[in-house]
Amino acid sequence: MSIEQNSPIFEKRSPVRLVDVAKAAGVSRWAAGYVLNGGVGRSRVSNETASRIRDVAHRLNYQPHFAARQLRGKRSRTLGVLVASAGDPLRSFLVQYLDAEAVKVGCRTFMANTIGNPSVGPNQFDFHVEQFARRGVDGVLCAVHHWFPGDRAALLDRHPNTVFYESPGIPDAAYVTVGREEAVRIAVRHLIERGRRRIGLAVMDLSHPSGKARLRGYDKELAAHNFATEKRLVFQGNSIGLAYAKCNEETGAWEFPHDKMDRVIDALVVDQKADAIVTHDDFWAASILRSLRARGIRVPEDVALVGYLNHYLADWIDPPLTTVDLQHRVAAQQMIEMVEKMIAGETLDDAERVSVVRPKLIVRSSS
Amino acid sequence: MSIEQNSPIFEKRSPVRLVDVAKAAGVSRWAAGYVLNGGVGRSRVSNETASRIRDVAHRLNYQPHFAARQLRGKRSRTLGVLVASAGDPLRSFLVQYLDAEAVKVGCRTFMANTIGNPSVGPNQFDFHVEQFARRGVDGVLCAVHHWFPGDRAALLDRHPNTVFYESPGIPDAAYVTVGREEAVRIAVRHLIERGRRRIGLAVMDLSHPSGKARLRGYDKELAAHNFATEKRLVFQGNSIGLAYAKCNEETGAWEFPHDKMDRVIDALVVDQKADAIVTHDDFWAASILRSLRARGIRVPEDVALVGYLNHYLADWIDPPLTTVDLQHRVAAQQMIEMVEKMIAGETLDDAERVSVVRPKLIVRSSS
DNA sequence: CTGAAAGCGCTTACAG
DNA sequence: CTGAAAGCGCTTACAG
Repeated sequence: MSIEQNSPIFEKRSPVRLVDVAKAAGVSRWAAGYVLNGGVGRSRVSNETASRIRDVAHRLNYQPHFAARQLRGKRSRTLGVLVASAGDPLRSFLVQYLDAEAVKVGCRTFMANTIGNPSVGPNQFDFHVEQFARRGVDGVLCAVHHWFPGDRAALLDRHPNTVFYESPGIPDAAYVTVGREEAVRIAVRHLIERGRRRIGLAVMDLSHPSGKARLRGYDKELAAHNFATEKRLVFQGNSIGLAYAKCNEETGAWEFPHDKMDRVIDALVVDQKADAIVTHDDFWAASILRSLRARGIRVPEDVALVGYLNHYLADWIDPPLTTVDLQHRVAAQQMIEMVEKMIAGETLDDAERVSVVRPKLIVRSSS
Repeated sequence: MSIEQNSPIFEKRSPVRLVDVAKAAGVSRWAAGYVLNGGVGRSRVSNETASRIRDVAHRLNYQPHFAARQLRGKRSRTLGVLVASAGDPLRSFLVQYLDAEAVKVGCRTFMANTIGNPSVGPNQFDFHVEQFARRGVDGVLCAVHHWFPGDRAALLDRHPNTVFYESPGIPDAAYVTVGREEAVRIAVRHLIERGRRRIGLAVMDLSHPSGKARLRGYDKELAAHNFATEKRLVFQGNSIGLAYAKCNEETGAWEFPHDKMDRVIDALVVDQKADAIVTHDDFWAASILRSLRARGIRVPEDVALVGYLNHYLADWIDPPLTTVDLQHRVAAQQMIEMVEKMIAGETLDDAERVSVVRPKLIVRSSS
């Protein structure tokens, strides 16, 4: 509260109001508002008058006052975007595309980082949910990783027009997700086509739905090629105490257990003679790549690697990484489309509530 | 304009108004506003009454309507952030920190990407400048790379409370920049301390002020150690037709001329026997590293490399990269501090108008 | 402290 | 089409 105390009166905006345009054009305020804001009903303004009004508005550089519109009951044309950390390698482009798509439908986004800003108190997620209410956002896009805290149900309660990136695990919630089953299938298919015969899968957590979907894709694609599936070719990160990446709130650095990636190589390459690994994401792949080189194991000659995400990192490591692109731009388009429908008052049926984006294989040199 | 047509009446916000709180607390609207918004002048509300009002507000979950405040002449408590591309490796964390610092002073940021969204027309920079005016932002933070278009002078004219990241080359403009001279000095000093004797400098453009500052740092630090400076140890990217990174607007990929990095190695390592290179940024370093490996030249044994930026990429390449951290969090703090001063109506003198952030060397394995 | 009032810029229903 | 009016939620100056 104290932060809002004693804020001075503040007036910097352009002084041109609708009434100024009306006067300058020699028409009524109603007529000016009608042509500039697209009045309802059939036009009762002649084309000549309308274009004169538009000319005057342009000449005076009239900019409608959004706060006044909002106060009168119109949409604020703002959307809240919740994300663990907007600079986050896993999310920064999704966030950018969400904004670009929002701009296309005449909206702006309010960014809200739910980690890395201890100044707003312990529960940054809830803090931003309330802030969004103060600002009167039309809807919310939530792209916070599932392993970060935040009361998603309360968010949905406060802002019914919310679309999630990845399932929040709440019945009836609207969300866009990536087809993980297909992601692994196209990776495995590609590796088989390249002649690999012992393909390993290294993921973080097989108990989470996203991990289960990956395993399903792995099993199905191997079966489709009449390959036997061996449990020992599946490596589960959390079984050796791996946890999802967290940001060190003091240094701002993302911590990654590079040393533990050796365990993946021990389990899959040394013990099981894997000649390919479908990895949890590009970061796992990059780290595994480094450990393989340190042991004198060549990529892709001895072991092929496929990542997941298609972060630009993939093009900078050596060799450049074959990976599955998550199609963030498509996901952003669909999230905006869904939230706009909800704002317009449409009720989404079950088929419209969930959208699965098809991932795409990007072949580089690691496979 | 057409995008704003026929927008329906829209009311989703919490129905609790200031007057509701006042009624529930049994006080006047004035008293409620006074304690909740920090009234001016000495308190004429008893402590007991004040805490009762606050309790009621909290119980009813009262959220002030920012649009109404703004309409009445208060600050909107929003800041516009202009950036070429928010997901951009060179800027994503700066953007995140700007938002975090804005939140600390009770503001929110509006993101605006000036590239990658052809839907808003050819001049996305100007488009967003006008959009910011409609929204009534209190100030603008401009972090668009200097090689991207945009009328900075018009921005400053429309939004006098603007702070730039990097000098816009406009007299009296307020900006925060990184001490590039010092950045190169600490890199060179470190390499000399590690026993390097032929230290090369590879930068994009020596005609731009930022390039000149780097060269100055290079010359000065070598001179401080009684090293001769040789022009041939300085490589200038634009001399071989290198250009600043651009984003392919269709694919969204950032294009980098990996193949041309061989020219750096030819010029500095092969011809001039350099045993160390201070590189333009982490991306140059990563690409040079890859080319060196392909030629069988070892890093750091044969050639040491130092980057510039401390992107998280630096920790993922092999070997991890020694680099100069740009201290984005510090830069963001100072940008917010400056813009807040301007908003408060303070006039900044010349010393306050420009802030030079001290970079910091991060030593990893490439040197 | 209270109470009644004005006004920010807009949208909209209403009578002509 | 015009013109006069109400009202969104807030802040603030004013008379008590």
